[in-house]
Amino acid sequence: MTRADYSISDLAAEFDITTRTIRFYEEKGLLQPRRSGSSRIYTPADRTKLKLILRGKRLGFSLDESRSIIEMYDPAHGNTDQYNSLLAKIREKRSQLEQQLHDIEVMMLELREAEDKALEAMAAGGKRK
Amino acid sequence: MTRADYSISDLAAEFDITTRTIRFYEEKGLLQPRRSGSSRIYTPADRTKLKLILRGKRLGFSLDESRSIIEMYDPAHGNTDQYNSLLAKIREKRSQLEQQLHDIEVMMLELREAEDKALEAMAAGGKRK
DNA sequence: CCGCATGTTGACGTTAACGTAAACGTTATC
DNA sequence: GATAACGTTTACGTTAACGTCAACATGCGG
Repeated sequence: MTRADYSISDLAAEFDITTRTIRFYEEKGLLQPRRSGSSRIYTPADRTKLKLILRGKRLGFSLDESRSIIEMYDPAHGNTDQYNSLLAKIREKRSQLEQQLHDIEVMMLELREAEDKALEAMAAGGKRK
Repeated sequence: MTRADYSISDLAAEFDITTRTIRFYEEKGLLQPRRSGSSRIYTPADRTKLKLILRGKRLGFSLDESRSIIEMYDPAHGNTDQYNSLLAKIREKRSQLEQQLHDIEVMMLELREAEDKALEAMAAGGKRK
């Protein structure tokens, strides 16, 4: 079991983000660390939330959307509407990803063709010389 | 063979973007349509460039990066450095996509678990009543 | 007590990719 | 010749997600 708490710079270092970023997430209501005096103290649960935010970010979700995602993990949430709309967003992401994968495949093929053409052109140029 | 030229609103309608967007791409040097008087006229080649820009956008490339991509299709480009750096970017995108796909899979699994828990909780609540 | 690391709260700055609006010209059509 | 429909330029506005100060407090080893 993860027991220790974290300072803001602990988390910043671990996830390679700035402390400003972490405070920003708090401003936006995504994190609510407790305080020791004025200093922020993060529990393992807070750390998990942060991970969720960053994963959402990788997937192109906005912070608002990540907030929804986090709420889904909260036991006290039986909000079916929220759940369905989130699921819809995830499915949309999924189809976007499929489109993107296709785009990438095509792009690499095309680039290879462009490369071939360039090589041909260079070879022809050589002959002409 | 595609023969006809296009007006700015033709393209805007076809790709579901605004004319402002198309002009913006021109401002940024990604398109250079010829003019008829002051009006812009787009060739099929221009249209293809636009498609490349939008595909790049889907993949998360910046306009600057899309510009590089477009240049790769220009026969007059034997710039190996440019090619290599672009290829590197594409490979990075590819690994990002793989990461994202993984993230999505995990996320959907987790959500299903969250759903199950919620259902359990509701069932338990029902019994207690 | 000094200096340094680490923390805090504002508050303003930044960037990309357009949106929005004003003010105007051109063409077609009724 | 009035009215759309479509085009133009110029210029300021917008949004998200932080960056970048400044100015200050706090704890601690030496």
